[in-house]
Amino acid sequence: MLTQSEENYLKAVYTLSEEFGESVSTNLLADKIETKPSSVTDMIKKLSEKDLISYQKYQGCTLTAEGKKKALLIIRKHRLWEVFLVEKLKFGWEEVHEVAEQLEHIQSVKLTNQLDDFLDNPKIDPHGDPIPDRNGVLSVSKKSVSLSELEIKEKGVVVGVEDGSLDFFNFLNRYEIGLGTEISVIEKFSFDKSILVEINNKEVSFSSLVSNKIFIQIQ
Amino acid sequence: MLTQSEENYLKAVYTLSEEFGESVSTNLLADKIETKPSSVTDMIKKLSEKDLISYQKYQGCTLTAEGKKKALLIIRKHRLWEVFLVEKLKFGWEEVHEVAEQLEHIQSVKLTNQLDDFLDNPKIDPHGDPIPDRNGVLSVSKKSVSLSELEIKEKGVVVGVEDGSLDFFNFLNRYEIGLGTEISVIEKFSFDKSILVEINNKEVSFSSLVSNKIFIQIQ
DNA sequence: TTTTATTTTTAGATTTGTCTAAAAATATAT
DNA sequence: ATATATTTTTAGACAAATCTAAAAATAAAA
Repeated sequence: MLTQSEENYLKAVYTLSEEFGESVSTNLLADKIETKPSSVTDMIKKLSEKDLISYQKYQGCTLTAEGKKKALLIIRKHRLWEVFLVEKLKFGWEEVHEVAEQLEHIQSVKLTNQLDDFLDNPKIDPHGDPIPDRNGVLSVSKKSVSLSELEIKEKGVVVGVEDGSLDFFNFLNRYEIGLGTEISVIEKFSFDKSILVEINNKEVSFSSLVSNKIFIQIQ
Repeated sequence: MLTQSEENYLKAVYTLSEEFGESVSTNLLADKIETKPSSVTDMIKKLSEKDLISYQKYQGCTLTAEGKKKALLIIRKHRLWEVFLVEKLKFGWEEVHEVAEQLEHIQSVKLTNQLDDFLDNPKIDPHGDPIPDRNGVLSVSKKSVSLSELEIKEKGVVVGVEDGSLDFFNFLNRYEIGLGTEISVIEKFSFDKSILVEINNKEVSFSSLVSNKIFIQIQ
């Protein structure tokens, strides 16, 4: 069993690897974890002992297959709890991170998987990040962005929505928008932040209220 | 901010005070927390420094008003999470304790209170124990009694059970006994301490082994 | 009331995760 | 290529929470 601290290091190595490429330097990790480089060295040695990280002195570190799986299962918990907080407990998507940082360390496979089912097995979290499955596998590997962030002429596919209300669901149905629907941006109007898009060969305009809630993966 | 360990001590002092009266001895605490008496002494000194416990050498300890409030707010979280696990995530009431022991340490007042609302402000947890309100006050502080303590013709509602085993759970299911089930006492047999009761319009006899483990709130 | 047993505390050690300061390795610049 | 700067590691220290072993206080028994 891993300590919370060990789990935080694994998660940090994973996310930094994704962002800056394979090998993660000691200082980068220290910044991320908000600790001193010497502490990082100590912990890396420990995780290296446990075969969760591979490490050569002065050369940074990478996750082993097992370490990566562990990291992804922690990230899975983090993102599922974020969905729970936003969808069920009415948190704003900007205020969930801190609480999810705590909840991600709760040890119970059953809890995680039952929560997953309870939330209807969401594929992305409230920030558009994909949620690993119960084996720690990311099927949708790219981060998605909200429709409002697309530029003119950019195209993408709907991979999720933020709001779980029936109203919003009906709204989406009215325009025949579902998972996998293609959307391309025709124009953006800065004066009211509305956006003109093409969906199913029709041109439609959405308010920013709507375009902020539709998550897209750019192609 | 309190550490998890400090929180566990406060909770233990509270529950032992309830069970065995005001002052809690070092050895009793050590048993409860599953640690050595010397460790308990150390921690008691620390919590005493923080004015959460009052303590005189060799005389056991008690909670201060502030310590008691802190303990009740932890117990509140524990019991709310138990309700969540049983009602929303389909856990059995016998398997929630371990996970709730972890969840009770999550620090977020908003989380706790939103969870409370999400669960429709339950008054008792799946074991029939009352849930303190957001100020750490127990309004439904009525202590339930075991079925064996009821007299002939007395009636009550099941609010909890003592035994957490799967066997006992299955036994209760067999007789369709759950939280809220009404039970009235028809007869009591002193020669073997068995009790004849009416449940769901059927007459059933229980051994004292069973009737000692079913908790009732008399109406 | 002594003696004996039990409980509780103290003293000192250990583990985990952190720190500072200094040394070693690597990278950058002249 | 050498000097300088930066990064990384080592060595030793510290706080938190625990432990063991021994001492001190209290409780129980003779």
